[in-house]
Amino acid sequence: MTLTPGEERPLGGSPGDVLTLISAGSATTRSDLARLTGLARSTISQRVDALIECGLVQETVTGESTGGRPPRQLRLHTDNSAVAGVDLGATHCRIAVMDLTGRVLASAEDPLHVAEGPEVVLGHVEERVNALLLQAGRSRAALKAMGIGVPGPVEFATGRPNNPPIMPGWNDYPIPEFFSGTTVLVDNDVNVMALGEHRNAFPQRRYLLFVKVGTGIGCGVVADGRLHRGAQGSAGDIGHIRVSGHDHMGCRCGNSACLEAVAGGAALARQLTDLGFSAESGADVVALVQSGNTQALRLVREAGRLIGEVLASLVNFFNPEVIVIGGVLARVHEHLLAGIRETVYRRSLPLATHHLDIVPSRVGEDAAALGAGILAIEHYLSPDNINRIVNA
Amino acid sequence: MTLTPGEERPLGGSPGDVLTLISAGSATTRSDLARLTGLARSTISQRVDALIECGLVQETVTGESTGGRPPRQLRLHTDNSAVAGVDLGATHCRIAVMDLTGRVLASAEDPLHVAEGPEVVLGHVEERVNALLLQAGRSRAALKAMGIGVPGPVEFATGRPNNPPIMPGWNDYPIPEFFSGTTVLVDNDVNVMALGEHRNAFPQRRYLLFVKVGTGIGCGVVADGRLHRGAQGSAGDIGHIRVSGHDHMGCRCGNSACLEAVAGGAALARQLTDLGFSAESGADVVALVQSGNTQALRLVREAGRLIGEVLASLVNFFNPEVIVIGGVLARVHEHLLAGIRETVYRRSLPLATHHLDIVPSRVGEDAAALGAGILAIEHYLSPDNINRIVNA
DNA sequence: CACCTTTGTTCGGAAATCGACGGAAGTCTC
DNA sequence: GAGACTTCCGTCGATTTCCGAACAAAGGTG
Repeated sequence: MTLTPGEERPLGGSPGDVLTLISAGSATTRSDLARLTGLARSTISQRVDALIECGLVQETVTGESTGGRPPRQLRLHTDNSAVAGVDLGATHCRIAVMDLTGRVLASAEDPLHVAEGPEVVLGHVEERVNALLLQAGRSRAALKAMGIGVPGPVEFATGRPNNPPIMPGWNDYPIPEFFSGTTVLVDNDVNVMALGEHRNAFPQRRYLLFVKVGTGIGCGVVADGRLHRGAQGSAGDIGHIRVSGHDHMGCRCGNSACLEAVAGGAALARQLTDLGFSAESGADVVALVQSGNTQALRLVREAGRLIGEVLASLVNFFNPEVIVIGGVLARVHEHLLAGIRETVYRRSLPLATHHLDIVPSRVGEDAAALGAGILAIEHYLSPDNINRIVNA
Repeated sequence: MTLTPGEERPLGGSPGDVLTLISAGSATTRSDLARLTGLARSTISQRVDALIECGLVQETVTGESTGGRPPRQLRLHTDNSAVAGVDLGATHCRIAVMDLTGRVLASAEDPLHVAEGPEVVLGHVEERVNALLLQAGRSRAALKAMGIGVPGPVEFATGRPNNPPIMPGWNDYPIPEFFSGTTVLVDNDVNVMALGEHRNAFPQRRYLLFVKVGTGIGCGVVADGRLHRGAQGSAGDIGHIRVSGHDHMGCRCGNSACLEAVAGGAALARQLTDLGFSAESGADVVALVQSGNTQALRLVREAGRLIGEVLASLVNFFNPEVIVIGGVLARVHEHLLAGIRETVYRRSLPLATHHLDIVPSRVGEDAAALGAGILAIEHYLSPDNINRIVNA
């Protein structure tokens, strides 16, 4: 037997596995499920009945006939449940209440300073989530899980920030415990953005890098369809990778020539200020570029080249299929991407770049909140969790 | 319910899962298995009987009593099976015939030029494997699978080399088909070295980088305990990452300042030749260092710094727990590692380096052959494959 | 030696699953 | 448009799988 290794493990037949097939859209009828799982049709019927009983699956219209009795379509029951995705930034809070398919039912954005500390911020989140649930017509009990993206490193397993530089008062704070009674997942904001971008725009790709170019520069890593967090959860922290030829540029981390110290939004704003223009943030840089300022344009393109230099290394090392560029600076992606593409395609190996796409964010500003919600959805819908629910 | 996400999926109770527990050493008795799987003792007995029936498990001595009837010890049946691990280098071929625990039963090393093409080389492998099986006292039928590491990129799923630069005549050659009747897995040599190093020396670590510093420089990536191959199977190709300040050094890839063009064994030999010393290969460089040549020593240490510069980036990006340095140049690791450590600990983020170990290879020259054998073992012992065997 | 603990097997019953059957609900053919 | 055909889905007995209680085995303990 000469077999092909790496083949996908055939799915089991547990209720959770069945629901996974339904929610992924791989199967919409009982026959589909029987074919995909290898279980008898009668067994599938029983599984589906149990899932309907638990309010997890809904029978909708009867579908199109293919020459016989038309199948009854199955789908996730989405009327009696919801999740919340929370995007905490340095100075804003964006929340989306979504159904289990990832559709946004209600959302809100507020200015909110993460520096005010966990109690204030999370209290605000709690309040806002409740209001959005009301607005979405869902009870508090319908909230199955909650995902939160925070602007700093987190120990994912416990939901505790790990020495976050811009979150004073949050170090080691057990965020999930604030929301007792609700399952809460906490991750780095760039990670959830990568997840949001992957699931919404590139679900069929297995290896994706999401690069956020904002005040700083970070990267979310999707490997084999799942988030790669690394040993300490600090994977993707590319802002302090050294770029060549800028040893005179100091960085707040104490080193010099860090990528974000020369190509981050804050760094570009500072350079423009030095040139006599008024810019304090990445958004100001974008505004200058959009107003036709050639110096700003030149700096953004050069930043693209520097980011591209780092990404070229990572392409050789990681061999992704897609690189998505997001963050404030992606608003002028035509200029940023030109520099990035130019450098990556020149400095990376042909085998790695041949099928590589480098594209601007397709999801945009909601990527983090959506990704946080998806984190919650995928946890709630995981086969193990569903099996627990069905057996109970 | 405030739960901890990321918890390990509880093992199922299929015969394959049971065997996994036994072969991993997690369980040595039927009681252990019952406790770990949650299955009834009677069911476990039945599973074990089936596995013994198939010749996969062996009952050995009765163990120590803990106050009651002493348990009968179970272990993998290793007398009737074998795998082969093949390490194909540019000019050598190393083969190990191993039992299913990874113990080497017989091994051999020959000079063999991979450039002679697939038929010659694989014919030699076939012959050698048969001889080693004889030497190990195993029949040809006992060979359950074979792993091969080759010096170039491979499409793992099909076992075809993908435009390998130093394997003329091998491009797209379907290596597994040469050995009809035997399951053959083919991977890049650095990947199998990483696997060999991980399984033998660091089995409990989840994230590991293995850096091979030989003629060129490559890297094998273990993420979450499994090999990361990337989208095109070219992940870990770090030899052509740019290092700063060496733009005058051209590389065979067409770019300049590539890591291996300034810090690889061939590059160091060339630099020593330019300085008037006689060195053609990495091994010659090592010999010069060992003979006390200060220029060679200086170059090796500087190479370590350059490699460290690249690794510092990768540590920030990937966040590994261990970096293992192997390859010929690792024979003088005290000098190479000094340069690497110095740079990595200076240029990487504290969170990522705090629990990071940078160590020389513990497995040594056999890592590739052992890793290739482990590839074969893990494929053969995978739950799916075992379930197939038991059900047949 | 009587009694306890732990291990492993046997066996009857419970539970899950299968597969055959039949009804439902369409399309296709003449 | 009637009947044949196809596909879908539930029902129900048969079968397989799995469990748990009882029992046997093999040692320790006092």
